[in-house]
Amino acid sequence: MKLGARARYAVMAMADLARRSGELNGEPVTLCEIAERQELSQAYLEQLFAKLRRGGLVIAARGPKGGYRLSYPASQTRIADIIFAVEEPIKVTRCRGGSSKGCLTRTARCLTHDLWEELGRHIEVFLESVTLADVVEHRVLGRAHAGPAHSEAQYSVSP
Amino acid sequence: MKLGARARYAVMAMADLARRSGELNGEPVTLCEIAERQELSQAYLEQLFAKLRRGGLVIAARGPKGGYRLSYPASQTRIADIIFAVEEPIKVTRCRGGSSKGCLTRTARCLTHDLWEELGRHIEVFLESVTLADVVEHRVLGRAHAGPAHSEAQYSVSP
DNA sequence: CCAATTCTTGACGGCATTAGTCGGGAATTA
DNA sequence: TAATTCCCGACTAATGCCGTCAAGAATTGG
Repeated sequence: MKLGARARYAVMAMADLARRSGELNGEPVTLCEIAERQELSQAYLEQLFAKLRRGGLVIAARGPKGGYRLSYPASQTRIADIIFAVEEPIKVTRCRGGSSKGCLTRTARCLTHDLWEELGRHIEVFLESVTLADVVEHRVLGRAHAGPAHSEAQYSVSP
Repeated sequence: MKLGARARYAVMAMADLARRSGELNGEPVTLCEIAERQELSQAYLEQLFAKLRRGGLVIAARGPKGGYRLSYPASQTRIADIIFAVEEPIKVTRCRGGSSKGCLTRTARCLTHDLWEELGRHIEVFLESVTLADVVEHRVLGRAHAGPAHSEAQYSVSP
């Protein structure tokens, strides 16, 4: 899984949608609105929502009074699914036989293989445990256990 | 923190160094050796080790019979430190006032801020919990604990 | 001192990926 | 019919990164 700007924007947009969708219930929300509130270009949002739609996370309605709706309640829409829908999974290592099995020649060169696999799994587990509702209601902070105070750090996982 | 190929190579090289350094104890290991075993370019490794050295993780010895040594035992060298040394920390969000405090206008646009911050922390905690020794001895897999099961149940108080 | 080895440093280029754009098309409503 | 909104594919521009090159400084051994 990759975490670029695409993923961020997608989650931002979905959070916005969840919020707006909760207020005026049932009525679709237009990309135009979302684009304006989140300060993103509408054209780019179209790209993202096309993927979100194909991923089954949102439902589109065309024509006047059209827009997008969440397929499922915010409390059942996991962040991991959003990111998965918009970002292509990328292979972390460049070992032969690259899939989940990892490199067979476990010696020497690929000692770190397990590490990245585990880290990936770790991130996944976290993102699967957070829903859109959690984000909208600010119930995300403080889920990392026992962080020693390295606090300055900013993270990102690719440009 | 960023997780690109640089970080991977750095950890690979450090793992190789830890291993080799354990066998012939005390003797420095040359970049040439490492480059060959890990199939990386020596010139590139030089870049990485320059940063690792400045980060205080390895000690260099010049001249014939020179090379690099670990500053600390493999069991005390944390993966997080390695990555921290070679990858520039990068801003995740593009909010104003971008540092650790996050955007003050918490409404609207930056709902997702907390999410990325928490994810970053999560990754950090994990990488701090793994040492070079763990990697070399294959003691990494299976550390992903199931996060808080599902958000709803989390916060409901029992009658 | 000389010569070989190995780290040190800074600058540079080519490649790849990605963010973001544009224009035309199709469905829906009124 | 006309307006609105989603739909789609191709295109551009730039950013960042991997990796290279070249000249220099310290150390060892003879």
